[in-house]
Amino acid sequence: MARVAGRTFTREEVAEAAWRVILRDGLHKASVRAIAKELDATTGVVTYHFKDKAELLLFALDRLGAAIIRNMDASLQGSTGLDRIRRILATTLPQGPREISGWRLWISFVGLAMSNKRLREEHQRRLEILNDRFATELKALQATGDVPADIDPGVEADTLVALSDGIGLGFVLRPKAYPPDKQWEIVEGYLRARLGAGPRVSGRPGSGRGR
Amino acid sequence: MARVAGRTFTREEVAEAAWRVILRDGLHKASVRAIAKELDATTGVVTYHFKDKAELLLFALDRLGAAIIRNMDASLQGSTGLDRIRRILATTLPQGPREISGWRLWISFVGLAMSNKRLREEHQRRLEILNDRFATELKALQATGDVPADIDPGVEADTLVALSDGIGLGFVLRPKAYPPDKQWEIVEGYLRARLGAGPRVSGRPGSGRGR
DNA sequence: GGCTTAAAATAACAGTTGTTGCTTTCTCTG
DNA sequence: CAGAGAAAGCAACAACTGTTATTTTAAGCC
Repeated sequence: MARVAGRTFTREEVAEAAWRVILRDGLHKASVRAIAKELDATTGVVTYHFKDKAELLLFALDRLGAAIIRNMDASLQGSTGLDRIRRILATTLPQGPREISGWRLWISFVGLAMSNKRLREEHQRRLEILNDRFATELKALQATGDVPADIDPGVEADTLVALSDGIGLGFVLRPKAYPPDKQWEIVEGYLRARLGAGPRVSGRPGSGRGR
Repeated sequence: MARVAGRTFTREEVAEAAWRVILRDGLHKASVRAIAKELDATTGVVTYHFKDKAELLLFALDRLGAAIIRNMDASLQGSTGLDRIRRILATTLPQGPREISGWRLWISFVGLAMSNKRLREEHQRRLEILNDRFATELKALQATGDVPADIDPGVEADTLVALSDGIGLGFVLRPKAYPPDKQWEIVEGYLRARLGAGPRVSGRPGSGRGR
């Protein structure tokens, strides 16, 4: 399995090449040829691994979502209480370069997802998972009394999702308006007012990240 | 000024035709020919009114933003106090068909805006205006004592923008997850906890809309 | 060393895209 | 009624798109 003067590629590598093209030139410039060129190869690489361009894009989005979920779960290890919610937010908010690229890619796909059922379902899945995580954590916090019992975990989870998605969208369009510390200010303000959260115990979460 | 068996068109009409095509088939399918066909005309209509396709898209986005701002300001007339903020949110959140279409269009453009400076600036302007409106209202409410003096209007305005943008983005992807009443539940929950807002005086705002 | 086969290169296709230049049609004006 | 100008039709272009079919390359195995 090989090639004349190059190497062989996996589906993941093709998808990551697609990511780079999208980040650099935009989704509308991410043609099959452009992606192949990014790998220093020809279109044969793409057509061999994917039956469609649609399949390639779906796979690329799927891997992106999987990576996000993976990072989120990894960051949760070893933290307890309200800090767990802060950790989730730390991987969701556009803070480090990885999260920023993730947001850029994610937003790039949203437009297409509106007229593509499969892509939209992929987007929906990520939102549902995020919502589930928040709701689960909130219920656990209510059980231990760290969060008022009279709040609705469902509504509160929707709020947290909306808040972080709004910050992510805002950051993509106006990076200067949402620097990391302001992102935390917004989020902490909410946690304090709504969930009666005290000040953060340790430093800003997300410093010890997985991967 | 005319044509053989049809009529003549304005720039606005061309832009609105572009909106319809984007809403129906997606931005990537909104070719010059498709837009002309939507008007039951030929490409000559488009090329006459716009030097570029880029200029057409920019104009279409500009008009969309202008319409949103116009609706927002119109809805503010005659309301006072915290209800003014609720009114702004009522035109911002995806509740009626007009707001929903606005959000779909807006999100459709975001992906392109990431690799197009002019489009991005247009997006930024809308976000800045919205932020300014919120901040202005909050400061006024602080002056009258309707809102605690120790909150930061800037941060709070950013929060409100993020919250409504997050709901808008979430709605576009998962309409079922964000029905109008849940949108209000989220927003009211925030207003109550953070701004010490009492229950709404009248019914759901936004019923008496302009236009 | 020949055979098989995975992996990629290559070439060609039909369709679509934005753009340009030219022509036609109509309305207004004198 | 003639001419000017506005508005749109129309045709053609080169570039680019996704897709398919075919060919070449190299590795693994007996």
